[in-house]
Parts: sequence; C-alpha cells; structure tokens
Amino acid sequence: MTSTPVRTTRQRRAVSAILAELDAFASAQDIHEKLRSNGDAVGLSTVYRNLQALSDAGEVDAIRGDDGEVLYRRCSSGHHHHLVCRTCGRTVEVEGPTVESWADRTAREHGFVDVEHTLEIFGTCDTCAH
Amino acid sequence: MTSTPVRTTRQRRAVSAILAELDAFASAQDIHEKLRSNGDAVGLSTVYRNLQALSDAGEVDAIRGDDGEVLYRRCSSGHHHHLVCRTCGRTVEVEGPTVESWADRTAREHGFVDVEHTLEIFGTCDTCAH
DNA sequence: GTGGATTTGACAACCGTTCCCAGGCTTCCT
DNA sequence: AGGAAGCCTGGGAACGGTTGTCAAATCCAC
Ligand SMILES: [Zn+2]
Ligand SMILES: [Zn+2]
Ligand SMILES: [Zn+2]
Ligand SMILES: [Zn+2]
Repeated sequence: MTSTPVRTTRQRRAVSAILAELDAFASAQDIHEKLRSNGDAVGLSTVYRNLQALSDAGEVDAIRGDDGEVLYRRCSSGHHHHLVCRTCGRTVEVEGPTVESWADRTAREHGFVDVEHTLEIFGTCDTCAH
Repeated sequence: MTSTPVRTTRQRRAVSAILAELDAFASAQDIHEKLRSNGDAVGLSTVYRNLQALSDAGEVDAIRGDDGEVLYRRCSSGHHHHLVCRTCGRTVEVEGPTVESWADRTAREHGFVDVEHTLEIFGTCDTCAH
C-alpha cells in the first residue's frame, strides 16, 4: 500500500489558517476572497482543491447552502449537527443521541441498511433577533 | 392584494401527471426526459418553471442530491422527512415527533428563534441489498 | 370568436465547480 | 549543498445545472 504524500505548501497553510479563525460556514469563493484581501493570494482552483482535500480528510465539515453552493467550516471531529444563524452565519455544533438512535431505528424498521443521515437546524440567533 | 391566476396548460398537466406516478425523487432533467419518451414533449425551461411553482405551492417536496442537483417528489402535505434508497431511489416518508421537539428545544436553548430544520436519511433498501 | 394577459420554448447567459497542463516548489537522496 | 522526481499551483477553458430573455403560441373570460 502506498502512503499518501502530502506537501505543506504556503497555500495549504493559508487555507487552513483562514478556516481556523472562522466561526461560520464559508464558501470556497468566500475563502478565496478573504485570502486575497489578506494579501495571501491563492488561486481559486487551489482553494477548491485544498478545501476538498480537507473535507475528504475529515478536517472540515461541508454542507450545502440553500442556493446549492458548498460551505466549509472547521469542526470538532465526532459526529454532530449544526445550528446555523441564517442572518450572521454564527454556528453552534450540537449533538443529539436521541436523534441518532431514532434515525437508525426508523431505517432498520423499513429494511434499510448502510444508513447515513443529514440534519441541520436553521434559525435566527439572539444577537440577530435583537 | 392581487389574486394568482393559474392556467391549466397541457404542459402543466403533463408534469403533474409524471409526478403522480413516480415513487422516487427525480430531477428536472429526469422528468423532462420521461415526458419526452412518453411523447408529451415539454420544453426544459417549462419543466423547471412548473416544478418550482409546484414546490413553492407546497405540492411537491424538493431536496438536493449529493451532486447538488435538485430532486422533486410528490409527497403528503404535512411536515415529514425522507428515507431514501441511494441505489434505486425508493423513498419512504417518515415522521418523528421526538426529532421535531428535540430540534426546537435545542435551538431555543441556544437562543435561536424562527427555527427550521432539514433531515434526510439515506441507505440501501432491502431489495437493493438483496 | 376575440382580446389580452399568461405561458411556452429555443437559446443565451450565469454561476459554482472541475479539468487541463505547463511551470514552480517540496522533498528526499547523495 | 546540489539535483532529480513528482506533487502542487494557477489561469483559463470546459462543464452541468439552472435561470433569464422575448417573440410566438395558448388559454380563458367576455
Ligand atoms: Zn446571527
Ligand atoms: Zn446525526
Ligand atoms: Zn433500493
Ligand atoms: Zn422535521
């Protein structure tokens, strides 16, 4: 089995750095723009590639926004879901053992196997609701 | 307030008819193709428009597939979620009062208001798992 | 049947994302 | 340090789903 060679380039570090200091979900283009305005210019293709790599490696979560664009966020490692403010983007990671078992049980009752699920909660946070 | 005039055209009826006899979620292009092979030719733009109208009217559910394309399905009217076979597309509507209250409670505990959520379960159905 | 607003459909435009590939940069070996 | 190997980058072209455009067709109320 071949090992997976990974080089630590300036660009890769820059993308990770942005993600580290970001609380909300952001699109590839958002991140590309932030990098640019930080002076750390990185090609758009490279941003896409690195975000996907990070996502594949499980280092960031990826969800799809209403308009269909993919949004990324550095998250804790375990299985969890998100409570997202639809105004400011502030995001809280939440866990719900009850939901997990309900989803598995429901799927099993209907004869489904190899089950996964997606669950996101959207609302307006107290700050934005003033 | 202006009323919303709606004309029952051949095309609109054809799209609704396809949705009525379809169990699985299907994309606009899937439906366009089915209509075409049924002999009921309908322009692609028209299919998109009518699906969106039906979705806005709450007559069909719309979810987003893994690759980002929007999938439509005629569903029952109340709030529910879906258990979808990722191989054949067979879909079961499921309800989970437990989940509903958990989502609302969790959001409230974090100070969020005006809350919505999305939840879909994907797996392999017994037929496809043979 | 006629008038007039709604709807259609072919095509262009859009937008996020992926592909391509020549040149650059990390790594590793000596 | 010097150099070879090949992963990585980036600019632009290509892609696929979706939306916009607008003249022509259609539906419906009168
Ligand atoms: Zn907020
Ligand atoms: Zn879960
Ligand atoms: Zn199946
Ligand atoms: Zn629900």
